[in-house]
Amino acid sequence: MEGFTPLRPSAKLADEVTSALAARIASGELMPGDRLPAEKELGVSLGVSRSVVREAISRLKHDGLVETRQGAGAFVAGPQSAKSFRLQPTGADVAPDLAHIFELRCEVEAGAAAFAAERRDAADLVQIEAALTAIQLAMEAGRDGVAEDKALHVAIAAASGNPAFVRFLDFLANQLEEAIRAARLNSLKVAGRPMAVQREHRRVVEAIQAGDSAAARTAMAAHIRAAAQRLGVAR
Amino acid sequence: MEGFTPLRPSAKLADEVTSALAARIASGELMPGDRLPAEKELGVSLGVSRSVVREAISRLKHDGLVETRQGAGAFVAGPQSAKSFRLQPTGADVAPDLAHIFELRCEVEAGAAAFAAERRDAADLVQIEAALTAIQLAMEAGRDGVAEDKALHVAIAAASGNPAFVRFLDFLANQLEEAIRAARLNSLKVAGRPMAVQREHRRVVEAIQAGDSAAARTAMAAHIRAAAQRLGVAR
DNA sequence: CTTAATTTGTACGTATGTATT
DNA sequence: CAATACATACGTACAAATTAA
Repeated sequence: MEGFTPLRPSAKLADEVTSALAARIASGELMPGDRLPAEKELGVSLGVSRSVVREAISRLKHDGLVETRQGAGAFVAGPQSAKSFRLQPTGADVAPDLAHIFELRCEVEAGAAAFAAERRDAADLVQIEAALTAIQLAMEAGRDGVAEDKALHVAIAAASGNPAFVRFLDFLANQLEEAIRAARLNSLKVAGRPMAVQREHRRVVEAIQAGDSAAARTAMAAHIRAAAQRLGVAR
Repeated sequence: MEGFTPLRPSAKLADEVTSALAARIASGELMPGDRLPAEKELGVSLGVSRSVVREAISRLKHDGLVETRQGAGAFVAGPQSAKSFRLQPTGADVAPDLAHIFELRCEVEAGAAAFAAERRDAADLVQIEAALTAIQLAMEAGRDGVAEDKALHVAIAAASGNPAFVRFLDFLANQLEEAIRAARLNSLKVAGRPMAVQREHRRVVEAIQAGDSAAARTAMAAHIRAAAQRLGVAR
């Protein structure tokens, strides 16, 4: 018989429509400048109400993928007007490659450490030192210390004096955790060799304390690469 | 006289509501786990219909800022569930600092060049060389060559073998152009000293051709920093 | 220039499934 | 179990803007 695909109840209709439209744009089926079908028309062709279509288009508009003009219609926007960055684009079905994310993170994290070595002030150094000892205490207490590890990286990024580093690294770290969970890897960042991890941390912090930008960069890059290898996602 | 703000007709209601809610979340007025007012309630308190509120919440949900449970309500999500990265967060009113964006771009672009030097294949080298000569031709023809310049950077990023670099650098470049336009700077990237720019390009390309990862990194970093200085947005 | 048709923007009403009390 | 609150979804209606006749 078949004949019905009443839409998985778990996935909301607006999500489905958003993905469908985004996929059509990403695939090139809809080119920049093209007009989308009218909301009413999209509704009947997809079998959903106009409200659902409006929510989906509203999301795409917010991401800069489409632009709407009242009375005229909705148009595919050029790639230069994207307002948000996603590691997994909306319409995509494949998960992003963990190794690729790690490489991106490695560059940014190393850069943040280098800037931190140049610009850190007394308050930054206090924060960094405190985070380092917090990891030590967590390890000695038998806990995994992932929260403390995260705090150290945040403190270093903050010492760079560039909030864009802080926000982007936070975003990347969260996406990484999500992807690691999805891949069912051992999520404990410091699992296996907590001593080695802490040694890497100390090298980074010492370089920042010494104001050695180049050393901070290489030490942090080595740390991130080692983390990727511990997870088995290195190149 | 002033006295009236009957909603700017240019700004759509859904945009306003989205910004208002995002600002409340960013400011900490709404903490993770907090429940948002009911849609109906938000509608009356903001003076808009429930459809508008739904569109706004739908956007925030898509960005991972809130999560909704049917029958329960809409809740502020933790910062770890963000699904998109924006240089200018939704509720923010201040434009991001150009120097900060340039620093972030510098790190990623330099990293992409370094990976390109390690991994480029024959096809990549052809693309890169073609882009370099295209810039030369554009300059000799008296055109600004910004499109050709962009193509070179895309080719280098693609040669890195990491699509995350390509997509993020594309995002950053577009955001940078947008911010430069908004700041009313001279948007011509190669304005002033096209010869110097091309010399910088050639150094990067030669390092990639030679497979010298470290040289490609430093050359690209110098190029981006010089570009920032030409715009007068360096530190 | 005026008129009419189309389309988005906004508002409101209703029904249903779900969660909480 | 029952009642209430809420998100989800659909439908209708009108205003505002655009476009074409």
